[in-house]
Amino acid sequence: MSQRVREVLDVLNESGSARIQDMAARLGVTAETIRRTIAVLEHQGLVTKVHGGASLKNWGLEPSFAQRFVQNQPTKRRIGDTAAGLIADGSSLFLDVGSTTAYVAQALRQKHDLLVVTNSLPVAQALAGQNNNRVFMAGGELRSHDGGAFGADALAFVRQFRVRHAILSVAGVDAQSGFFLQDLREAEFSRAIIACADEAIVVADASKFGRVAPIRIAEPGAFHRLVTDAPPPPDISDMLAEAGISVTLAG
Amino acid sequence: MSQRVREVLDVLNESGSARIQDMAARLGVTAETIRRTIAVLEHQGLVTKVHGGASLKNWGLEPSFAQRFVQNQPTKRRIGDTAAGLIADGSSLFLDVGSTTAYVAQALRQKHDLLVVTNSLPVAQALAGQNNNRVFMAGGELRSHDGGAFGADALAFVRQFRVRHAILSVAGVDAQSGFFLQDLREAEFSRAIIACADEAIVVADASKFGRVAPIRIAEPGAFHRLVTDAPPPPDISDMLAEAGISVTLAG
DNA sequence: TGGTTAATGTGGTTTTATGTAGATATACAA
DNA sequence: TTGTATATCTACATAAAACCACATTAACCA
Repeated sequence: MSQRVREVLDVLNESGSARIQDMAARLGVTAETIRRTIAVLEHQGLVTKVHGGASLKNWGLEPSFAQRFVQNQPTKRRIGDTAAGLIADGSSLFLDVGSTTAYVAQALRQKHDLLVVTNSLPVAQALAGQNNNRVFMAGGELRSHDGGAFGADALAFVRQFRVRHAILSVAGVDAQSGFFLQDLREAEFSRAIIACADEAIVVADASKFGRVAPIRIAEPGAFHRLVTDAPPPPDISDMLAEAGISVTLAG
Repeated sequence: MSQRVREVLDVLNESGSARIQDMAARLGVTAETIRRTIAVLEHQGLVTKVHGGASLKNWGLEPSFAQRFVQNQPTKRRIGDTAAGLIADGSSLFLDVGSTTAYVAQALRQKHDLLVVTNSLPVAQALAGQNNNRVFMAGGELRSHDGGAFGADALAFVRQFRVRHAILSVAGVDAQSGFFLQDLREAEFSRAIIACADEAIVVADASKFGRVAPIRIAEPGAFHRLVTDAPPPPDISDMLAEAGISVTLAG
Protein backbone atom coordinates (compact mmCIF):
# COMPACT_ATOMS: atom_id res chain seq x y z
CA MET A 1 0.00 0.00 0.00
CA SER A 2 2.52 2.57 1.09
CA GLN A 3 4.33 2.01 -2.18
CA ARG A 4 1.26 3.25 -4.03
CA VAL A 5 0.87 6.11 -1.59
CA ARG A 6 4.42 7.20 -2.33
CA GLU A 7 3.86 7.09 -6.10
CA VAL A 8 0.63 9.03 -5.93
CA LEU A 9 2.17 11.66 -3.70
CA ASP A 10 5.05 11.99 -6.14
CA VAL A 11 2.70 12.65 -9.01
CA LEU A 12 0.68 15.11 -6.96
CA ASN A 13 3.83 16.92 -5.97
CA GLU A 14 4.64 17.76 -9.55
CA SER A 15 1.91 20.32 -9.91
CA GLY A 16 -0.09 20.12 -6.72
CA SER A 17 -3.04 18.30 -8.22
CA ALA A 18 -3.87 15.65 -10.75
CA ARG A 19 -6.76 13.85 -12.34
CA ILE A 20 -7.59 10.33 -11.25
CA GLN A 21 -7.61 9.02 -14.83
CA ASP A 22 -4.23 10.53 -15.59
CA MET A 23 -2.69 9.08 -12.48
CA ALA A 24 -4.17 5.70 -13.27
CA ALA A 25 -2.64 5.79 -16.74
CA ARG A 26 0.71 7.06 -15.48
CA LEU A 27 1.04 4.41 -12.82
CA GLY A 28 -0.47 1.65 -14.93
CA VAL A 29 -3.25 0.75 -12.54
CA THR A 30 -7.01 1.04 -12.39
CA ALA A 31 -8.71 4.29 -11.46
CA GLU A 32 -10.20 2.39 -8.57
CA THR A 33 -6.78 1.77 -7.08
CA ILE A 34 -5.96 5.45 -7.30
CA ARG A 35 -9.23 6.30 -5.61
CA ARG A 36 -8.44 3.99 -2.75
CA THR A 37 -5.01 5.51 -2.35
CA ILE A 38 -6.47 9.00 -2.46
CA ALA A 39 -8.95 7.92 0.19
CA VAL A 40 -6.22 7.06 2.68
CA LEU A 41 -4.37 10.28 1.90
CA GLU A 42 -7.55 12.19 2.47
CA HIS A 43 -8.12 10.37 5.73
CA GLN A 44 -4.67 11.50 6.80
CA GLY A 45 -5.59 15.04 5.89
CA LEU A 46 -2.91 15.36 3.24
CA VAL A 47 -5.05 15.88 0.15
CA THR A 48 -8.49 17.09 -0.78
CA LYS A 49 -10.66 15.13 -3.14
CA VAL A 50 -12.49 16.82 -5.94
CA HIS A 51 -14.66 15.24 -8.56
CA GLY A 52 -12.32 13.69 -11.08
CA GLY A 53 -9.12 14.27 -9.18
CA ALA A 54 -7.33 15.33 -6.05
CA SER A 55 -5.13 18.16 -4.91
CA LEU A 56 -2.56 18.52 -2.19
CA LYS A 57 -3.60 20.61 0.72
CA ASN A 58 -1.65 23.83 0.76
CA TRP A 59 0.16 22.63 3.81
CA GLY A 60 1.59 19.27 4.74
CA LEU A 61 3.47 19.15 1.50
CA GLU A 62 5.51 16.23 2.72
CA PRO A 63 4.12 13.69 5.11
CA SER A 64 7.45 13.42 6.87
CA PHE A 65 6.49 13.39 10.49
CA ALA A 66 2.97 12.14 10.52
CA GLN A 67 3.84 9.25 8.26
CA ARG A 68 7.01 8.28 10.01
CA PHE A 69 5.19 8.33 13.27
CA VAL A 70 2.01 6.54 12.53
CA GLN A 71 3.19 3.31 11.03
CA ASN A 72 0.26 1.06 11.23
CA GLN A 73 0.34 -0.72 14.54
CA PRO A 74 -3.05 -2.35 15.00
CA THR A 75 -2.80 -2.50 18.77
CA LYS A 76 -2.06 1.16 19.16
CA ARG A 77 -4.69 2.00 16.63
CA ARG A 78 -7.30 0.14 18.66
CA ILE A 79 -6.20 1.87 21.83
CA GLY A 80 -6.33 5.21 20.02
CA ASP A 81 -9.84 4.56 18.75
CA THR A 82 -11.03 3.56 22.18
CA ALA A 83 -9.48 6.56 23.90
CA ALA A 84 -10.99 8.85 21.29
CA GLY A 85 -14.35 7.28 22.04
CA LEU A 86 -14.12 8.73 25.54
CA ILE A 87 -13.98 12.26 24.18
CA ALA A 88 -17.16 14.08 23.27
CA ASP A 89 -17.51 16.51 20.40
CA GLY A 90 -16.86 20.01 21.62
CA SER A 91 -14.75 18.85 24.53
CA SER A 92 -11.30 20.08 25.53
CA LEU A 93 -8.22 18.01 26.07
CA PHE A 94 -4.48 17.86 26.34
CA LEU A 95 -2.46 15.41 24.30
CA ASP A 96 1.20 14.86 25.00
CA VAL A 97 4.01 13.49 22.89
CA GLY A 98 4.09 9.81 22.17
CA SER A 99 3.41 7.21 19.55
CA THR A 100 0.20 6.03 21.19
CA THR A 101 -1.12 9.56 21.63
CA ALA A 102 -0.43 10.14 17.95
CA TYR A 103 -2.92 7.38 17.25
CA VAL A 104 -5.40 9.00 19.59
CA ALA A 105 -5.01 12.23 17.63
CA GLN A 106 -5.58 10.34 14.41
CA ALA A 107 -8.78 8.83 15.77
CA LEU A 108 -9.92 12.22 17.06
CA ARG A 109 -10.09 13.50 13.50
CA GLN A 110 -13.60 12.07 13.45
CA LYS A 111 -14.64 14.51 16.18
CA HIS A 112 -15.41 18.18 15.81
CA ASP A 113 -15.22 21.43 17.74
CA LEU A 114 -12.45 20.16 19.98
CA LEU A 115 -10.16 22.40 21.95
CA VAL A 116 -6.78 20.72 21.84
CA VAL A 117 -3.64 21.70 23.70
CA THR A 118 -0.46 19.87 22.79
CA ASN A 119 3.29 20.09 22.70
CA SER A 120 3.51 17.57 19.89
CA LEU A 121 3.97 18.60 16.28
CA PRO A 122 2.36 15.47 14.80
CA VAL A 123 -0.66 15.87 17.04
CA ALA A 124 -1.10 19.52 16.08
CA GLN A 125 -0.68 18.60 12.45
CA ALA A 126 -3.34 15.91 12.70
CA LEU A 127 -5.98 18.10 14.30
CA ALA A 128 -5.38 21.70 13.20
CA GLY A 129 -7.68 23.12 10.56
CA GLN A 130 -9.98 20.15 10.97
CA ASN A 131 -13.68 20.13 11.82
CA ASN A 132 -13.69 23.50 13.49
CA ASN A 133 -11.16 22.45 16.12
CA ARG A 134 -9.09 24.97 18.02
CA VAL A 135 -5.51 23.82 18.44
CA PHE A 136 -3.02 25.36 20.85
CA MET A 137 0.54 24.30 20.26
CA ALA A 138 3.18 24.80 22.92
CA GLY A 139 6.30 26.25 21.37
CA GLY A 140 9.98 25.67 21.85
CA GLU A 141 12.75 23.63 20.30
CA LEU A 142 11.27 20.59 18.66
CA ARG A 143 12.92 17.30 19.47
CA SER A 144 14.05 15.84 16.22
CA HIS A 145 12.92 12.29 16.83
CA ASP A 146 9.34 12.99 17.85
CA GLY A 147 8.56 16.65 17.22
CA GLY A 148 7.89 17.43 20.85
CA ALA A 149 8.48 20.76 22.61
CA PHE A 150 9.60 20.53 26.22
CA GLY A 151 11.16 23.85 27.21
CA ALA A 152 10.25 26.12 30.10
CA ASP A 153 8.17 28.26 27.75
CA ALA A 154 6.14 25.25 26.74
CA LEU A 155 5.57 24.30 30.34
CA ALA A 156 4.37 27.80 31.19
CA PHE A 157 2.20 27.78 28.10
CA VAL A 158 0.21 24.70 29.02
CA ARG A 159 -0.33 25.87 32.57
CA GLN A 160 -2.55 28.62 31.20
CA PHE A 161 -5.22 26.10 30.31
CA ARG A 162 -7.92 24.20 32.07
CA VAL A 163 -9.23 21.27 30.07
CA ARG A 164 -11.46 18.25 30.53
CA HIS A 165 -9.11 15.43 29.69
CA ALA A 166 -5.39 14.92 29.69
CA ILE A 167 -4.29 12.03 27.53
CA LEU A 168 -0.76 10.89 28.19
CA SER A 169 1.52 8.06 27.33
CA VAL A 170 3.94 6.40 29.70
CA ALA A 171 7.06 4.28 29.43
CA GLY A 172 6.05 1.75 32.06
CA VAL A 173 3.43 0.70 34.58
CA ASP A 174 4.56 -0.84 37.83
CA ALA A 175 2.56 -2.51 40.59
CA GLN A 176 4.46 -0.77 43.37
CA SER A 177 4.61 2.83 42.33
CA GLY A 178 2.40 3.42 39.33
CA PHE A 179 3.39 5.17 36.10
CA PHE A 180 6.86 5.95 34.79
CA LEU A 181 8.67 7.85 32.08
CA GLN A 182 12.22 7.88 30.76
CA ASP A 183 12.76 11.57 30.69
CA LEU A 184 12.62 14.11 33.47
CA ARG A 185 11.27 16.90 31.35
CA GLU A 186 8.55 14.69 29.94
CA ALA A 187 7.56 13.82 33.49
CA GLU A 188 7.42 17.47 34.49
CA PHE A 189 5.21 18.02 31.55
CA SER A 190 2.92 15.18 32.42
CA ARG A 191 2.53 16.52 35.94
CA ALA A 192 1.66 19.94 34.63
CA ILE A 193 -1.05 18.68 32.34
CA ILE A 194 -2.51 16.35 34.95
CA ALA A 195 -2.84 19.37 37.21
CA CYS A 196 -4.64 21.29 34.46
CA ALA A 197 -7.20 18.64 33.57
CA ASP A 198 -10.29 17.22 35.21
CA GLU A 199 -9.51 13.69 34.13
CA ALA A 200 -6.10 12.14 33.49
CA ILE A 201 -6.21 9.30 30.98
CA VAL A 202 -3.19 7.07 30.40
CA VAL A 203 -2.90 5.23 27.11
CA ALA A 204 -0.54 2.27 27.21
CA ASP A 205 -0.39 -1.05 25.44
CA ALA A 206 0.10 -4.23 27.39
CA SER A 207 3.84 -4.32 26.76
CA LYS A 208 4.17 -1.51 29.30
CA PHE A 209 2.94 -3.63 32.19
CA GLY A 210 5.73 -4.39 34.62
CA ARG A 211 8.23 -2.35 32.68
CA VAL A 212 10.41 -0.08 34.75
CA ALA A 213 11.64 3.39 33.86
CA PRO A 214 13.60 5.86 35.95
CA ILE A 215 11.14 8.68 36.57
CA ARG A 216 7.90 8.29 38.46
CA ILE A 217 5.29 10.69 37.14
CA ALA A 218 3.00 11.08 40.12
CA GLU A 219 1.04 9.27 42.79
CA PRO A 220 -1.19 6.65 41.19
CA GLY A 221 -4.12 8.52 42.69
CA ALA A 222 -3.45 11.42 40.33
CA PHE A 223 -4.68 9.35 37.38
CA HIS A 224 -8.25 8.46 36.63
CA ARG A 225 -8.33 6.07 33.75
CA LEU A 226 -6.17 3.64 31.83
CA VAL A 227 -6.88 2.65 28.25
CA THR A 228 -5.08 -0.49 27.19
CA ASP A 229 -5.48 -3.54 25.00
CA ALA A 230 -5.34 -6.44 27.47
CA PRO A 231 -6.24 -6.96 31.12
CA PRO A 232 -3.28 -6.11 33.33
CA PRO A 233 -1.69 -8.76 35.56
CA PRO A 234 -3.23 -9.16 39.04
CA ASP A 235 -0.72 -7.09 40.99
CA ILE A 236 -1.11 -4.13 38.67
CA SER A 237 -4.86 -4.59 38.66
CA ASP A 238 -4.83 -4.31 42.44
CA MET A 239 -2.75 -1.16 42.33
CA LEU A 240 -5.12 0.40 39.79
CA ALA A 241 -8.19 -0.54 41.81
CA GLU A 242 -6.70 0.84 44.99
CA ALA A 243 -5.87 4.13 43.28
CA GLY A 244 -9.39 4.34 41.89
CA ILE A 245 -8.22 4.09 38.27
CA SER A 246 -10.77 2.59 35.95
CA VAL A 247 -9.52 0.40 33.15
CA THR A 248 -10.94 0.58 29.64
CA LEU A 249 -10.08 -2.25 27.30
CA ALA A 250 -9.77 -1.52 23.60
CA GLY A 251 -12.31 -3.50 21.57
CA MET B 1 -17.07 20.92 -8.90
CA SER B 2 -14.27 22.43 -6.95
CA GLN B 3 -12.14 22.34 -10.06
CA ARG B 4 -14.55 24.74 -11.73
CA VAL B 5 -14.66 26.88 -8.62
CA ARG B 6 -10.93 27.38 -8.83
CA GLU B 7 -11.02 28.32 -12.49
CA VAL B 8 -13.80 30.80 -11.98
CA LEU B 9 -12.02 32.38 -9.05
CA ASP B 10 -8.92 32.60 -11.20
CA VAL B 11 -10.75 34.59 -13.85
CA LEU B 12 -12.44 36.78 -11.26
CA ASN B 13 -9.12 37.55 -9.65
CA GLU B 14 -7.79 39.15 -12.79
CA SER B 15 -9.95 42.22 -12.56
CA GLY B 16 -12.27 41.60 -9.64
CA SER B 17 -15.35 40.89 -11.72
CA ALA B 18 -16.44 39.26 -14.95
CA ARG B 19 -19.45 38.60 -17.12
CA ILE B 20 -21.03 35.18 -17.11
CA GLN B 21 -20.91 34.85 -20.89
CA ASP B 22 -17.26 35.79 -21.04
CA MET B 23 -16.33 33.29 -18.39
CA ALA B 24 -18.34 30.61 -20.15
CA ALA B 25 -16.47 31.29 -23.38
CA ARG B 26 -13.08 31.44 -21.65
CA LEU B 27 -13.55 28.18 -19.82
CA GLY B 28 -15.30 26.45 -22.68
CA VAL B 29 -18.46 25.58 -20.79
CA THR B 30 -22.08 26.64 -20.79
CA ALA B 31 -23.23 29.79 -19.07
CA GLU B 32 -25.38 27.56 -16.94
CA THR B 33 -22.33 25.86 -15.48
CA ILE B 34 -20.84 29.20 -14.61
CA ARG B 35 -24.05 30.25 -12.91
CA ARG B 36 -24.04 27.15 -10.78
CA THR B 37 -20.43 27.75 -9.82
CA ILE B 38 -21.17 31.37 -9.01
CA ALA B 39 -24.05 30.18 -6.87
CA VAL B 40 -21.79 28.16 -4.60
CA LEU B 41 -19.28 31.00 -4.39
CA GLU B 42 -22.08 33.34 -3.44
CA HIS B 43 -23.27 30.90 -0.85
CA GLN B 44 -19.76 30.95 0.61
CA GLY B 45 -19.90 34.70 0.70
CA LEU B 46 -16.97 35.11 -1.66
CA VAL B 47 -18.67 36.86 -4.56
CA THR B 48 -21.70 38.99 -5.23
CA LYS B 49 -23.97 38.25 -8.15
CA VAL B 50 -25.05 41.02 -10.45
CA HIS B 51 -27.24 40.70 -13.49
CA GLY B 52 -25.06 39.27 -16.23
CA GLY B 53 -22.01 38.64 -14.11
CA ALA B 54 -20.39 38.43 -10.72
CA SER B 55 -17.81 40.34 -8.74
CA LEU B 56 -15.37 39.31 -6.08
CA LYS B 57 -16.07 40.63 -2.62
CA ASN B 58 -13.20 42.53 -1.03
CA TRP B 59 -11.03 42.17 -4.03
CA GLY B 60 -7.45 43.15 -3.25
CA LEU B 61 -8.24 43.45 0.41
CA GLU B 62 -8.55 39.83 1.31
CA PRO B 63 -6.73 37.55 -1.05
CA SER B 64 -6.24 34.96 1.65
CA PHE B 65 -9.39 33.05 0.94
CA ALA B 66 -9.03 33.09 -2.77
CA GLN B 67 -5.37 32.29 -2.36
CA ARG B 68 -6.32 28.91 -1.05
CA PHE B 69 -7.88 28.10 -4.38
CA VAL B 70 -5.68 30.05 -6.70
CA GLN B 71 -2.53 28.16 -6.10
CA ASN B 72 0.06 29.18 -8.58
CA GLN B 73 2.11 26.22 -7.60
CA PRO B 74 4.80 25.84 -10.25
CA THR B 75 5.70 29.50 -9.90
CA LYS B 76 5.86 29.32 -6.14
CA ARG B 77 7.95 26.22 -6.36
CA ARG B 78 10.50 27.99 -8.53
CA ILE B 79 10.60 30.93 -6.18
CA GLY B 80 11.02 28.56 -3.26
CA ASP B 81 13.91 26.77 -4.93
CA THR B 82 15.64 30.04 -5.71
CA ALA B 83 15.21 31.44 -2.21
CA ALA B 84 16.51 28.22 -0.72
CA GLY B 85 19.56 28.56 -2.93
CA LEU B 86 20.47 31.72 -1.03
CA ILE B 87 20.75 29.79 2.22
CA ALA B 88 23.94 27.95 3.12
CA ASP B 89 24.08 24.65 4.97
CA GLY B 90 24.45 25.28 8.66
CA SER B 91 22.90 28.73 8.45
CA SER B 92 20.13 30.12 10.60
CA LEU B 93 16.89 31.62 9.42
CA PHE B 94 13.38 32.65 10.21
CA LEU B 95 10.46 31.54 8.04
CA ASP B 96 7.04 33.04 8.47
CA VAL B 97 3.58 31.80 7.52
CA GLY B 98 2.57 31.77 3.88
CA SER B 99 2.09 29.56 0.92
CA THR B 100 5.25 30.77 -0.76
CA THR B 101 7.35 30.31 2.35
CA ALA B 102 5.99 26.79 2.63
CA TYR B 103 7.64 26.12 -0.72
CA VAL B 104 10.86 27.64 0.52
CA ALA B 105 10.71 25.23 3.45
CA GLN B 106 10.12 22.41 1.05
CA ALA B 107 13.18 23.34 -0.97
CA LEU B 108 15.24 23.72 2.19
CA ARG B 109 14.82 20.02 2.90
CA GLN B 110 17.85 19.56 0.69
CA LYS B 111 19.98 21.50 3.16
CA HIS B 112 21.36 20.31 6.44
CA ASP B 113 22.28 21.60 9.88
CA LEU B 114 19.92 24.53 9.63
CA LEU B 115 18.66 26.45 12.60
CA VAL B 116 15.07 27.32 11.77
CA VAL B 117 12.73 29.55 13.73
CA THR B 118 9.13 29.64 12.60
CA ASN B 119 5.58 30.28 13.69
CA SER B 120 4.20 28.09 10.92
CA LEU B 121 3.14 24.52 11.54
CA PRO B 122 3.66 23.38 7.95
CA VAL B 123 7.15 24.84 7.91
CA ALA B 124 8.08 23.12 11.17
CA GLN B 125 6.53 19.97 9.79
CA ALA B 126 8.67 20.10 6.69
CA LEU B 127 11.99 20.73 8.39
CA ALA B 128 11.87 19.11 11.83
CA GLY B 129 13.73 15.85 12.28
CA GLN B 130 15.41 16.38 8.95
CA ASN B 131 19.13 16.45 8.17
CA ASN B 132 20.21 17.40 11.64
CA ASN B 133 18.23 20.63 11.60
CA ARG B 134 17.22 22.38 14.78
CA VAL B 135 13.68 23.71 14.60
CA PHE B 136 12.19 26.23 17.00
CA MET B 137 8.46 26.57 16.72
CA ALA B 138 6.67 29.55 18.23
CA GLY B 139 3.62 28.39 20.11
CA GLY B 140 0.11 29.71 20.48
CA GLU B 141 -3.30 29.15 18.96
CA LEU B 142 -2.89 27.84 15.45
CA ARG B 143 -4.92 29.61 12.81
CA SER B 144 -7.10 27.04 11.23
CA HIS B 145 -6.60 28.08 7.63
CA ASP B 146 -2.81 28.16 7.55
CA GLY B 147 -1.50 26.68 10.80
CA GLY B 148 0.20 29.88 11.93
CA ALA B 149 0.73 31.05 15.52
CA PHE B 150 0.45 34.79 16.09
CA GLY B 151 -0.12 35.42 19.78
CA ALA B 152 1.89 37.60 22.14
CA ASP B 153 3.75 34.53 23.38
CA ALA B 154 4.83 33.71 19.88
CA LEU B 155 6.03 37.25 19.33
CA ALA B 156 8.08 37.17 22.52
CA PHE B 157 9.43 33.78 21.56
CA VAL B 158 10.92 34.85 18.26
CA ARG B 159 12.49 37.95 19.75
CA GLN B 160 14.85 35.68 21.67
CA PHE B 161 16.66 34.77 18.50
CA ARG B 162 19.25 36.29 16.28
CA VAL B 163 19.44 34.67 12.85
CA ARG B 164 21.05 35.24 9.48
CA HIS B 165 18.05 35.42 7.23
CA ALA B 166 14.40 36.25 7.62
CA ILE B 167 12.25 34.94 4.80
CA LEU B 168 8.82 36.48 4.65
CA SER B 169 5.87 36.64 2.37
CA VAL B 170 3.78 39.70 1.68
CA ALA B 171 0.29 40.42 0.37
CA GLY B 172 1.31 43.23 -1.95
CA VAL B 173 4.16 45.34 -3.26
CA ASP B 174 3.52 48.96 -4.04
CA ALA B 175 5.72 51.55 -5.72
CA GLN B 176 4.87 54.27 -3.24
CA SER B 177 5.25 52.63 0.11
CA GLY B 178 6.80 49.21 -0.25
CA PHE B 179 5.52 45.96 1.22
CA PHE B 180 2.09 45.23 2.64
CA LEU B 181 0.13 42.65 4.55
CA GLN B 182 -3.55 42.36 5.27
CA ASP B 183 -3.31 41.40 8.90
CA LEU B 184 -2.01 43.58 11.69
CA ARG B 185 -0.62 40.72 13.72
CA GLU B 186 1.16 39.28 10.75
CA ALA B 187 2.74 42.64 10.17
CA GLU B 188 3.88 42.89 13.79
CA PHE B 189 5.40 39.51 13.38
CA SER B 190 7.20 40.44 10.21
CA ARG B 191 8.65 43.52 11.90
CA ALA B 192 9.88 41.41 14.80
CA ILE B 193 11.67 38.93 12.61
CA ILE B 194 13.17 41.61 10.41
CA ALA B 195 14.64 43.15 13.54
CA CYS B 196 16.09 39.79 14.57
CA ALA B 197 17.78 38.92 11.29
CA ASP B 198 20.81 40.16 9.41
CA GLU B 199 19.09 39.94 6.06
CA ALA B 200 15.38 40.30 5.29
CA ILE B 201 14.30 38.39 2.18
CA VAL B 202 10.84 38.85 0.71
CA VAL B 203 9.42 36.07 -1.44
CA ALA B 204 6.55 37.18 -3.69
CA ASP B 205 5.29 36.10 -7.06
CA ALA B 206 4.60 38.67 -9.76
CA SER B 207 0.88 38.80 -8.99
CA LYS B 208 1.75 40.79 -5.88
CA PHE B 209 3.14 43.72 -7.84
CA GLY B 210 0.88 46.73 -7.58
CA ARG B 211 -1.51 44.98 -5.26
CA VAL B 212 -2.60 47.02 -2.30
CA ALA B 213 -3.26 45.79 1.22
CA PRO B 214 -4.08 47.75 4.35
CA ILE B 215 -1.02 47.30 6.55
CA ARG B 216 2.41 48.54 5.65
CA ILE B 217 5.09 46.30 7.12
CA ALA B 218 8.04 48.65 7.36
CA GLU B 219 10.15 51.18 5.51
CA PRO B 220 11.35 49.70 2.23
CA GLY B 221 14.87 50.20 3.53
CA ALA B 222 14.28 47.53 6.15
CA PHE B 223 14.34 44.85 3.47
CA HIS B 224 17.40 43.61 1.64
CA ARG B 225 16.30 41.25 -1.06
CA LEU B 226 13.28 40.27 -3.13
CA VAL B 227 12.91 36.87 -4.74
CA THR B 228 10.28 36.80 -7.46
CA ASP B 229 9.50 35.15 -10.78
CA ALA B 230 9.31 38.08 -13.18
CA PRO B 231 10.91 41.51 -13.42
CA PRO B 232 8.80 44.07 -11.56
CA PRO B 233 7.25 47.03 -13.43
CA PRO B 234 9.44 50.15 -13.71
CA ASP B 235 7.96 52.14 -10.86
CA ILE B 236 8.40 49.28 -8.43
CA SER B 237 11.87 48.63 -9.80
CA ASP B 238 12.77 52.22 -9.01
CA MET B 239 11.43 51.92 -5.50
CA LEU B 240 13.43 48.75 -4.92
CA ALA B 241 16.61 50.27 -6.30
CA GLU B 242 16.22 53.35 -4.18
CA ALA B 243 15.73 51.27 -1.05
CA GLY B 244 18.80 49.20 -1.89
CA ILE B 245 16.80 45.99 -2.32
CA SER B 246 18.40 43.52 -4.69
CA VAL B 247 16.08 41.48 -6.87
CA THR B 248 16.65 37.79 -7.53
CA LEU B 249 14.67 36.25 -10.36
CA ALA B 250 13.67 32.61 -10.08
CA GLY B 251 15.08 30.49 -12.89
C1' DT C 1 2.05 -27.36 1.96
C1' DG C 2 -2.12 -24.82 3.03
C1' DG C 3 -4.25 -20.93 4.93
C1' DT C 4 -4.53 -16.15 5.91
C1' DT C 5 -4.20 -11.44 4.61
C1' DA C 6 -3.39 -7.29 1.80
C1' DA C 7 -3.69 -5.20 -2.72
C1' DT C 8 -5.84 -4.82 -6.95
C1' DG C 9 -9.24 -5.68 -10.54
C1' DT C 10 -14.30 -6.16 -12.19
C1' DG C 11 -19.07 -5.39 -12.83
C1' DG C 12 -23.14 -3.06 -11.52
C1' DT C 13 -25.33 0.79 -9.09
C1' DT C 14 -25.50 5.48 -7.46
C1' DT C 15 -24.05 10.12 -7.58
C1' DT C 16 -22.21 14.27 -9.76
C1' DA C 17 -21.25 17.66 -13.18
C1' DT C 18 -22.76 19.52 -17.13
C1' DG C 19 -25.77 20.29 -21.00
C1' DT C 20 -30.39 21.38 -23.19
C1' DA C 21 -34.88 23.38 -23.60
C1' DG C 22 -38.64 25.89 -22.19
C1' DA C 23 -40.71 29.13 -18.82
C1' DT C 24 -40.02 33.29 -16.28
C1' DA C 25 -37.75 37.45 -14.86
C1' DT C 26 -34.97 41.64 -15.73
C1' DA C 27 -32.87 45.62 -18.07
C1' DC C 28 -33.30 49.12 -21.21
C1' DA C 29 -34.87 51.75 -25.03
C1' DA C 30 -38.63 53.72 -27.80
C1' DT D 1 -45.58 52.52 -20.20
C1' DT D 2 -44.72 48.43 -23.40
C1' DG D 3 -41.65 45.55 -26.29
C1' DT D 4 -37.72 43.09 -27.00
C1' DA D 5 -33.44 41.09 -26.10
C1' DT D 6 -31.02 38.93 -22.73
C1' DA D 7 -30.42 36.70 -18.30
C1' DT D 8 -32.07 33.58 -14.99
C1' DC D 9 -34.50 29.72 -13.21
C1' DT D 10 -36.45 25.05 -13.41
C1' DA D 11 -36.77 20.45 -14.85
C1' DC D 12 -35.06 16.80 -17.18
C1' DA D 13 -31.28 14.12 -19.87
C1' DT D 14 -26.72 12.15 -20.22
C1' DA D 15 -22.04 10.87 -19.74
C1' DA D 16 -18.50 10.39 -16.56
C1' DA D 17 -16.96 9.53 -12.12
C1' DA D 18 -17.45 7.57 -7.52
C1' DC D 19 -18.95 3.93 -4.76
C1' DC D 20 -19.76 -0.87 -3.31
C1' DA D 21 -19.58 -5.83 -3.11
C1' DC D 22 -17.28 -9.55 -4.73
C1' DA D 23 -13.51 -12.12 -7.34
C1' DT D 24 -8.74 -12.68 -8.14
C1' DT D 25 -4.05 -12.47 -7.39
C1' DA D 26 0.20 -12.17 -4.74
C1' DA D 27 2.71 -12.47 -0.57
C1' DC D 28 3.65 -14.08 3.67
C1' DC D 29 3.81 -17.26 7.54
C1' DA D 30 3.16 -21.23 10.27
